[in-house]
Amino acid sequence: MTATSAQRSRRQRNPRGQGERLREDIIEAASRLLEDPASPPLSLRGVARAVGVAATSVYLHFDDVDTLVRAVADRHFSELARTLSEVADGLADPCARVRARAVAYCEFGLASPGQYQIMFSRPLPLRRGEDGVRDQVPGRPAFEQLVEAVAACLDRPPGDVDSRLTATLIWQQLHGTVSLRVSRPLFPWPPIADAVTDAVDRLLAGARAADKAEAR
Amino acid sequence: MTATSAQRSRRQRNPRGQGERLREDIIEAASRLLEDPASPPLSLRGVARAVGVAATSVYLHFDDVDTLVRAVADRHFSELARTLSEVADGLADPCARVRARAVAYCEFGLASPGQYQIMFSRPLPLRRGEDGVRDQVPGRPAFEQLVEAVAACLDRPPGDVDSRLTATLIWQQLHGTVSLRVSRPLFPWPPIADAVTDAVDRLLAGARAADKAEAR
DNA sequence: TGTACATCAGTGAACGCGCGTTCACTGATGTAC
DNA sequence: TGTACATCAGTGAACGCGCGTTCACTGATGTAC
Repeated sequence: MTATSAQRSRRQRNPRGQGERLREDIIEAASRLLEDPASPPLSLRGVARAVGVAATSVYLHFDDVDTLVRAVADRHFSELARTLSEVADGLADPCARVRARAVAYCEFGLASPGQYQIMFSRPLPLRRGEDGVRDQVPGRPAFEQLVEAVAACLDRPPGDVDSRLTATLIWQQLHGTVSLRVSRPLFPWPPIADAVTDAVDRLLAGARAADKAEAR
Repeated sequence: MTATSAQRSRRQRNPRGQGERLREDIIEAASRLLEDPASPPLSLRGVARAVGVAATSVYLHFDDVDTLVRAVADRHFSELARTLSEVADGLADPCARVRARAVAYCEFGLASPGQYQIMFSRPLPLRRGEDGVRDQVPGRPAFEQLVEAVAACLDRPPGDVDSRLTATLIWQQLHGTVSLRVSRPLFPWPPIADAVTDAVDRLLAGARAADKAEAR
């Protein structure tokens, strides 16, 4: 009842010059509606209802529902990048940084499974003119940070090709870890932190082993 | 035009006693409609249109769209398990079997990206009374085969706990490999076979290393 | 050999619903003169 | 100091559409007697 009345309660109009606040409210509401990974597809009217605003008001800030979803994803990508930087910044050992980033990545995904799903849904609507501009592909900055962290852990120069490959394998591992746990909640998964650390260590060790074999 | 008329063309009624054929046709049409990972959510009317049958006819074989999606997923899980067994059966070396299964898994997923997505969508509608019956969770047989293959490769007894963990890590790697490539087609991915083999070898080697450390 | 009946494999019209999208409108607040 | 006008931040009614679901119906093919 409270929920219904809260949903229906008309929000009060923003003061002059503060029209952009509605944009934020819409993104927030949309994100909340997407929280559950099993939630039905986002609808413009549903979001408007959740915000407490007329359906047409969404058009004041978003061309369509895809643009809105994209804005939600962008927001969470920024948050992810920031979170990962924060956990890594507190550590001196470069390999500990890689491990900490990895665990935090999975925790982030599992804490917001619906939004995580959206971030990696296909196709994530691209912004105009963005096609082919690889660095602007959402999530790319976070990945490049991982590449650097792996290079540091492996004692390689930045931009090193093997570090990039290892970082790619690690990312695949993390993404698989999150999305399988979300889609198979009944499966007897091992504890998340241990499993992630273990996997990352194995992938890093593999890079070092290839190193040695080459040096021989 | 041909496509439209082909879609609209009424299919001819099955002969008496062959009513189950429509069921197969519906599953096939639904699977085809789900081929593209960016396809809109399946609708009962859309499937009926694709089959060339009245919308109500779908009810003759499926309670609702979820049951149908579940049937599509089941079909692809069976096919996956069969494919993986086939590629593994041709090989003598147990570790080569694990690698071959892994590569085939990814190729399967990338060849049917939309259906793969459905197989791991959340929630995959469960059959009645299935909750908690772990062995009936779709995809579980294929996973158990992987556990055995890993155990053989690592020279461990069947049911060994470390083999199970390593198989879990491998599965996560494979799932991440497939679904990231599907959702990020612009990313400069390394060649699939090499990357998968490399990752699997690293994860297997990690299990062996833990072994040695224990024996010491 | 005929015929009434049962079964099978669907059909087709109708319904109410939520959706995206359009259009003209509103009412408060600032600003030029 | 007043007032006409512009701008801002939205609203509300209306539309056509595809959807899931219901209901009674159809027409071919077997089968019992």
